Amino acid sequence: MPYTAEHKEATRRRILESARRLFNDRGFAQVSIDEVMDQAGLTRGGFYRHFRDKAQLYAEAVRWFLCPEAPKPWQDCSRRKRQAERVVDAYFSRDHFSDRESCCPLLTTPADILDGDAEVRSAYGAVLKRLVAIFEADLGDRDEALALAALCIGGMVLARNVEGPLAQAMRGAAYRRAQNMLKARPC
Amino acid sequence: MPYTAEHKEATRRRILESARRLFNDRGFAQVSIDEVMDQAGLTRGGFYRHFRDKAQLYAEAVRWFLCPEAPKPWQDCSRRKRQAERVVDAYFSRDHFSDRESCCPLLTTPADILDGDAEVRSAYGAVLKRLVAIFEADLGDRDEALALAALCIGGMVLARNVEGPLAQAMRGAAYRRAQNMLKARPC
DNA sequence: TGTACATCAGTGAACGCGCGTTCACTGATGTAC
DNA sequence: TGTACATCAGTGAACGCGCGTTCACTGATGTAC
Repeated sequence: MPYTAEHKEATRRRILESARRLFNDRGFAQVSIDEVMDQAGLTRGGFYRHFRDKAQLYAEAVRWFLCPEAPKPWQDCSRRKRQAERVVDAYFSRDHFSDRESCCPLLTTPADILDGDAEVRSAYGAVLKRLVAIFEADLGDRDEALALAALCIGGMVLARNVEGPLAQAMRGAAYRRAQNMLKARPC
Repeated sequence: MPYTAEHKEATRRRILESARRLFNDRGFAQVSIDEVMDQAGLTRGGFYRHFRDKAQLYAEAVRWFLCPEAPKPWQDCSRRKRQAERVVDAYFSRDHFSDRESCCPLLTTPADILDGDAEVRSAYGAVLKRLVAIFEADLGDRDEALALAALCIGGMVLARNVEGPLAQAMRGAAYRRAQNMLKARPC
């Protein structure tokens, strides 16, 4: 058994890490397997020793966001705020707005892939469920949690997809509305 | 001057109509010019007599939604409701949810194209501005109007992108929250 | 009114490119003896 | 400890396909005479 299992696992992780950054930044179709492998310091051909196909890679890259290793900016925020509040703050933050590599994958709305691959849809759904669960734990109301998620994602997606002052106005307005939804509930 | 200008214009409109339906349904990358021309009853080659390239076609297809001819379900609703209320009702309606051909183009989030083509970005922005203007006219508050747009689009996009009961829960929750935002303001 | 002509919408074959995937091969490394 | 071997991660060329775009051509139609 040449090459330890750890060696293979490490390579796989390198590919996944490279894919995650690229997919998050540019979306499914705009990233080629060549690029992913290149960023991982490998060549095209080896890819299929680690992943069945491109769609599987994409699905795993989305799910990566759920791993403990994924950067969760709101986790090292002040403990005085509720978690939902920290998430909202982080979600609408300027950093999260411009971070295209490690931002929430729900923001890169992979419109094209979603209709096709069941694995990808389910990965996407898992990330959304996690976000809603965090909100619900603090708000105590599932409906409000769902609406807050819609507001966060809608606001950020729109802000990113338009130009100029409208973008910042959208982000600010959605943020303030989200804060209001949190304040309406007792701490 | 063979073929009247009207003839050419009519053909162009047929191509645009075909493109609009297909792009709305499946997104930019998943639709080929072949398909568009086919649905318009023409063949591949003629396309470039009417449009510079595929991106221009896409941008025009998005802008089409702003035309008076575009179906605006909320326009023939009961006059007793405010316009913003009619828009919200129509936006979250089951029909709008499942209408993939003539729905609001903001819902098909063309993630892949947006970073590239300035013309496409600006068309997308124009549609958003229109929606926000409608809301603002009734709410009298730009911030609230922006947040409401984020809530509508976020809720619908998410509902469409996940499976099963979560989809309907999301649509319902966002809808109820949107209604609340409207009620909070005097009629 | 009829005919030659010019224009240009529309055709369909072909080009070129990118990219996902396959495949025969290489070579590093762990294991058996 | 040293050597032959088997495994399989990784390589890079090649395949095949889809699709945007180009191009030489056709033919319908309005205009000039």
